[in-house]
Amino acid sequence: MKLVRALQRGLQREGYVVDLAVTGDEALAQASSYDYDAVVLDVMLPGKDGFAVCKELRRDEQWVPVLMLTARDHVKDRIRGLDAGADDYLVKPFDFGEMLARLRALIRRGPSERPAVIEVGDLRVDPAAHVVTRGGREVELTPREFALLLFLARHAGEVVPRIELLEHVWDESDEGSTNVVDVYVGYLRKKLERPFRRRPLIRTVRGVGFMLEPK
Amino acid sequence: MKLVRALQRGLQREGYVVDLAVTGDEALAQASSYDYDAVVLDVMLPGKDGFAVCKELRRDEQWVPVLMLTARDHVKDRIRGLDAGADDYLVKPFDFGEMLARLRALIRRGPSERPAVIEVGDLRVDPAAHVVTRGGREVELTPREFALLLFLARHAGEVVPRIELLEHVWDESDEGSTNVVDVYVGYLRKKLERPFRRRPLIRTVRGVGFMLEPK
DNA sequence: ATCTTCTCTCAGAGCTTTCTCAGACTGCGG
DNA sequence: CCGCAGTCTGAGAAAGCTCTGAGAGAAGAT
Repeated sequence: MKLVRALQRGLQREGYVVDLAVTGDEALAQASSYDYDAVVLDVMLPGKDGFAVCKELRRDEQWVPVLMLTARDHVKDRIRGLDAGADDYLVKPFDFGEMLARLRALIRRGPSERPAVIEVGDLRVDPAAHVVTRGGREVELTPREFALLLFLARHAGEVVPRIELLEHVWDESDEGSTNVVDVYVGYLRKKLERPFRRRPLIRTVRGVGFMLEPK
Repeated sequence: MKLVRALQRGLQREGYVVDLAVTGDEALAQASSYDYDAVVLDVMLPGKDGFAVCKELRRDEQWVPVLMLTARDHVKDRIRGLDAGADDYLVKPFDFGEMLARLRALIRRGPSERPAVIEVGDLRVDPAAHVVTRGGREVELTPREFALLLFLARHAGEVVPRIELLEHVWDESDEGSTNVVDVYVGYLRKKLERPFRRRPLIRTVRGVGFMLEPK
C-alpha cells in the first residue's frame, strides 16, 4: 500500500497518468473498462492475485502490456507469470529507474495482438498447456528450458543479448563468470534441432546473443 | 433480511435492476422464469439453502452466473459450492465494493454454456450428481478427490500450478511445507489410471503443477 | 463406544534439473 | 595461416522435485 502510493507519485512525476487499484478485482475491472498504455501488476494482491488478474485479462483478449512485480525470485513464479501472459518482470526490491526503463520499453512495443499460443515457423509454444511442439511432434522441456524458449519465441527475429536473457530468464544481472545461457541454448538445440535435422532454429550472433529464426 | 435490503439498495444505486427472493423456492422460481444477468445467492436461506438452489438451477440447465454468499469460510462450504455449480464466492462479512467488482466480472463473463457434465476423453465428471465415470465405469471418489478432479477437468489442457490447486481446492495460500496436492494426485491416479491401464490421465509438469490431458 | 472413512503429514527413494567447469572448437582480424 | 576471444559441449556434483507407503488424527456412521 505504501509502495503503490510511492510508485504512483513517482510515475506521475515522470508525466504518466496513473490509476490505482488496490485489489485484484478492482484492477481487472479498471483494466477492462479503460484502454491503458500499460499495467503494472503486483503479484501480491488481496483477493485475486496478480497471476489470476493477468490470466483473466488475456482470456478477455486484452493485450495491454503487463509488467509484473514479484517479491519472490523463483523460477516457478517467473514461469507462472509468463504463463499467465505477463510481458515483463521485476523482482522486488527494484530500482525505480529500472522500472521506468522497462515500462518505457513495454509501452513503446505497444499492445501486441498476441495469441495465447506462439507460432514461429513449425515451432509452437503453448504457455497455458506448457507444451512445445515442432512439426506437430511434442518436445519435452524442463522449466528453465521452457522459460528460455518462450522468451526467445516472444522476440523471434530479434537478437536477444545474453545479458537480457540472464536478466529475464535467470534474474541475474552480472554477466561475468557464467555461461548458463550458452549451456541452455545448447540444450534447446539438442532437443529442438538435432532430432529434426532442419534449418537451425536458434542462431548465434557472435559477440551479442541469440536469435530465434523467424518463419 | 436486513442484509438483503441493503444489498438491493446498493445495487440499485449502481444502476442494476434487482429482484428479491426471500426463500430458496422463491429464488428458484424467479431465476427460472426470467433471464437474469446474474444471481447473488446466500447459502443461509429458509427452506432450500443456497447450495440446493444452485444445484437445481444447474440441473435445469440454467447457466446464469451465480455469486454465492457464505458466512462460514470452510473448505467444505467452498467445495459444496463448487459442486453445486456456483461461479464465485464471497465470505461474509464482505466489502460491498468487492462484491460489485466480482459481480461485474461475472456479468462480463456472461452465462457460460457450461455443460453440467464435463467430458474429457472417456472421463465424465458430473458435478451435480457428484459422479465420475471412466469409459462408462463409475469410480468412487472422496469429496476432496472429487473437488481436485473437477478443478483439473475444468482446466483440462492447461497446466494448473500446484499453488493454484492449493488455493482453489484447499483454500491455502502458502505453498510451503505440504505436499497434499501430490498425494491427492496420487490417489486420483490410483483410482483413475491403474484400473484402466490407458494413456495417463494426469500429467505432471515438473516444477509447475499438473494437467489433465485433453481429449 | 467402536469402526470406518477421510484427510493430511512425514520421510525416504529415485529421479530430474540446474549449473559449473574445463577443454574442444570456431570464426574473424591481422 | 595464426592466435584469440567467443562459443559449444560433455561430465559430474549438488540441489531440488515428485512419488509413495505408513500412520496419526478427525469426522462420521452404526
